Amino acid sequence: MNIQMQEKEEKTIVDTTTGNETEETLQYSYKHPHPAVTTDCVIFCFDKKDLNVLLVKRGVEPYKDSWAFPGGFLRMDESAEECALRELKEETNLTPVHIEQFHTFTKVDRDPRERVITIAYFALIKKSDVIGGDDASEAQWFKVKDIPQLAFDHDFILSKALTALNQKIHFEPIGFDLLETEFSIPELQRLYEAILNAHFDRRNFQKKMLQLGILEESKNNVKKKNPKGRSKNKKWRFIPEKYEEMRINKQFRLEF
Amino acid sequence: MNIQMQEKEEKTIVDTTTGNETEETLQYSYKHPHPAVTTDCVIFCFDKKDLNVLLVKRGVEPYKDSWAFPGGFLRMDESAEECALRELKEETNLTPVHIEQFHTFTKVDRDPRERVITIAYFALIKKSDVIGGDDASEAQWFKVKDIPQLAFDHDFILSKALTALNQKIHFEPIGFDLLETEFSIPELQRLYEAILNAHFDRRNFQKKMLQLGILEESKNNVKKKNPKGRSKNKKWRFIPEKYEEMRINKQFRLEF
DNA sequence: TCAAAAGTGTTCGCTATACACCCATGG
DNA sequence: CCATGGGTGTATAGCGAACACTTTTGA
Repeated sequence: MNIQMQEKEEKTIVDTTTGNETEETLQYSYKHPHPAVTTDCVIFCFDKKDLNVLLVKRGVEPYKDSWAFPGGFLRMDESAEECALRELKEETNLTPVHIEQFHTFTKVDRDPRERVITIAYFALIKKSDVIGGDDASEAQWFKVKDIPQLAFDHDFILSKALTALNQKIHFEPIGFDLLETEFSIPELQRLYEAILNAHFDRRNFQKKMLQLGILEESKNNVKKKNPKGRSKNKKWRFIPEKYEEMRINKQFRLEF
Repeated sequence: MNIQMQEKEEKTIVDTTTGNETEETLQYSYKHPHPAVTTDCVIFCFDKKDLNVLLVKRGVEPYKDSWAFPGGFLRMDESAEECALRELKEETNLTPVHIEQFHTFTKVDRDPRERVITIAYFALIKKSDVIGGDDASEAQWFKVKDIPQLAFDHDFILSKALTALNQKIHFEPIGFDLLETEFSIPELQRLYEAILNAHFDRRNFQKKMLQLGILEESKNNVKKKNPKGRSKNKKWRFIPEKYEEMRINKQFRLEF
């Protein structure tokens, strides 16, 4: 969660009600105590060799000037996923290709102000969608390998997000959501290596990837098959239909 | 969540405050609307051939007489996991070997009474722990393959729980938490087949399982190596230390 | 006594792994 | 021109898949 968003929420409520609330006015009452509920979003993007996440700088206490994930309070008329997407749009003007809930954080004292539980999502976006999309001046991309101290328990949230991404990619081809429509095999390999924190042999990786049967060669490839025969800068694209077909037939896993 | 628990919570609050509240009394107030937060627990147990889940029958509307997962409201001084464990203890007197959060359900209208978000856990218990432990008369075990219509969105919760269990067992040896300390390979195979919804060749399964190096033969095995040579009813046990060791060394996956 | 379950071992084909050469690109 | 990266093929070993026979157990 994010204090800037909280302020924003308060203003909204004031505007839509009497307009002259004091800080002490308590408008929503329940028979039992209810925790505040927020969503936070760990936004991943892949650039050349590195997995990156988007952080926003907090403007107020607590954790003023610390970096944190974008997020905000759940409204009563939206699901958590809708909330995560809305906050993302509002704070960063980004619309992810893929968004997925991975954990809910509930430690009693994780927010010093009040009891807050946070439903956390990870989102995947293509680098080309970032250009111009990220208009929050306090927002900044960080390499996952080089993350500063984060606000609240956001270090923990990040580590859980990375684990979730790592595990998820074993079961679904979400890696392609981080790449452009057309990509080279080495690019794909660097992505897998970043996510799985591993290293693969180039030739074996390519062989395995291609024989999955879910990639097709780009039509734009220069068919410059020289006499001495070899093409260059080959691009491929992911074919979701092929994947669907395979997924239904076999119990299919991308195992690297 | 579970209406019985809600009633219980209300009584507790009344007892600890003035003692003469009316149903309309609203004691907890916030500047923003807060949803109610509950935990629900999908308790798995394995018996002979089948994965089972524990359901409790609802005593009041809505969904009176429907079956649902045990659960209840999050208190302000406990984490969600503590809440799930407490509710489990209170409602079924069970203490699981393993408990794990798998999803948070937030659809706006999933509870007809008020906005409720539910943090769902799956729990694994050994069948031997059930005997005498399950003292809720309205609680009953159901085969996963034979589940009645459930209250709220609990069908959906169950399907998510099954998927989570299926995926988790690829990464961690949680299957053993559903078996007795000593078990036979065919028992283990039936468990894996139930969880993964698949079928394996007996001999290949055994070979693969044993060469993982995380099982050791029971000392109680009858070493009746007859001249014509074969032992009977062989039991094995899981060695967590061996697993730990392997997990650290390699990026280790139980892949079936 | 008979059917069903469980202990055991071997063969075969595929796939993961390891590895080498050549060309294109850019500094 | 040289270093780096990327396109391509092959040989081997180990693992997964298919498979049969025998003993034990219990109905």
